[in-house]
Amino acid sequence: MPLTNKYIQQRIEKAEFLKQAGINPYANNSQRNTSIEKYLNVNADIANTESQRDENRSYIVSGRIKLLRIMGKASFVKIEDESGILQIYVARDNLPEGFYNTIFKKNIEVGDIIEVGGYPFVTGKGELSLHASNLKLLTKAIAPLPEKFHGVTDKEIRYRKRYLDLIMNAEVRKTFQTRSKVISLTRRFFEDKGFLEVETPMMHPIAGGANAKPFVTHHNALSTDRYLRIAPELYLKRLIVGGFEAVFEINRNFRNEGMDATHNPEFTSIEFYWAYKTYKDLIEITKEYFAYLFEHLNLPSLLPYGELSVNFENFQEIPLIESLTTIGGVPAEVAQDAEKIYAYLKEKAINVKPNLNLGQLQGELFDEFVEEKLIDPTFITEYPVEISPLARRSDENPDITERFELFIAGREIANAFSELNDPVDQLGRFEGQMSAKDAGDDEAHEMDKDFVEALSYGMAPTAGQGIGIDRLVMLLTNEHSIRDVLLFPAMKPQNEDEQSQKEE
RNA sequence: GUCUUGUUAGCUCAGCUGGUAGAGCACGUCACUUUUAAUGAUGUGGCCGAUGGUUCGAAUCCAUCACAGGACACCA
Repeated sequence: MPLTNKYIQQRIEKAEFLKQAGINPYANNSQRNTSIEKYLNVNADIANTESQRDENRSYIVSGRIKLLRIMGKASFVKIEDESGILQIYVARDNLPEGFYNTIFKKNIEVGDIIEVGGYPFVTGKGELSLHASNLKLLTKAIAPLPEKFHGVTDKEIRYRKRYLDLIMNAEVRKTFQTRSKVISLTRRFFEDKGFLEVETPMMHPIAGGANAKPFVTHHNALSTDRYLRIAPELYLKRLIVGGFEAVFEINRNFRNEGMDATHNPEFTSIEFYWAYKTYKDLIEITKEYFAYLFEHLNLPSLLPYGELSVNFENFQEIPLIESLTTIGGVPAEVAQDAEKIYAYLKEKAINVKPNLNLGQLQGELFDEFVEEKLIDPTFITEYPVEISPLARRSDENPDITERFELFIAGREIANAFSELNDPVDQLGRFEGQMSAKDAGDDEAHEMDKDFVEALSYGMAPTAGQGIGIDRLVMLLTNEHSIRDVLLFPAMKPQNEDEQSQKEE
């Protein structure tokens, strides 16, 4: 079915012609000795010389042809490698006899990957170029590239055929280079602080550590179902029980839920756990982490994000209840009373599930009235215990937990707390979640008896945090869809099988 | 899941209130030894997302479906 397009047929014929002429259209004897970026840097001085060229220098560069201008006996070719774009000047009389007319002009075209040797010179229009003395085809592209000026803009094509997007859009490559740096810097930051990177299971017997619907798979040998992990939390805390004092894991989580601009079914997070520390220490290390990223990524502390401007020198800290009134405008007496909250929400024409407890309702108020207003980095602290089943209670007030979530540009970026290490309290919280589940909350946390048992051996006082890497990268690259920071975002399969429909 | 917009040549897009398709780029042929989205001439290229319906006649109107974008819901 593929390769039937007439343009492709035409190019296959060219590849055949080249084979007949003794030229391998898929050669692998590359002699490249410099990247385009290095070539341009090393030869920048040519522009200051009188002759505007240096025939004693010689370089071999390789890349994909992006533009081709044939002008009779000479041509200009723009080739691109990972590092940049370079203009090549190809003249008939500088190449072997017959090569220019029969091979180059007729059988090498935009999209092909070529290798060119020659010397640096500056054109009349002032562009540092390479004067070709030999040219070799490395890879024949039989599919034509999208249009040179507009490129591909269709999002469906860009996501489904990311390779085309990457060929055509250099700034997309830049985004993913930044993503790679963020992950690398994150790893280095925590390693330098003495954290140990670990790998915990991706397939869990119990989907724990968060409230979310899991993907289910089946293990044949054990004839048992497994859940793709929704969070690594409970395994990482078992490691703290085991005596590791600072661990982190950067990896994928999977949640079987809706997809939108900030949700993909598989997403990357870092979770780290730090013994003998509290959530207060996490606030400090988080600020330090951001400063580290900004320094190494060369980002301005007043970071533009769409229409917004986020000030990373203005970290705020505010308890959740307080934020409801000071930021959300909810009257103080309403925020502390379940019935009044229900009445308030109804008045604002906001529908919520019935029979929610006070903590859950305060969470609803926060989501409705506060979250999107948090532009500069803000630590929202003191979460209600009902919506924090794995967090330690405050010593001063047992209804709230020693927890924060970090919001930036109206979006949750991190979730952190002093860990609950009282096994009896943890068992009680799980039981509370179980009764919520029985009452119809299908996203309540699962009971994990093995985890309670682990805690029963004693987990040192510990603080732990999770940071959504995808959303963080979105923020740092000024992208507004998670799909633009994932190389291969989740897409529905296309059913182009007209056959199966006709077969009936 | 709901609402909404889109799907026309390889790509980017036109195509009014129905009369079986257009442009630019790309591609073919020709000219051109310093171009910058090169230029000039000329030509090829389409089951108008799929299936039904209305109509003498459908890219166009209607319905259903598929995929995608956006918004909302869900995701504590």
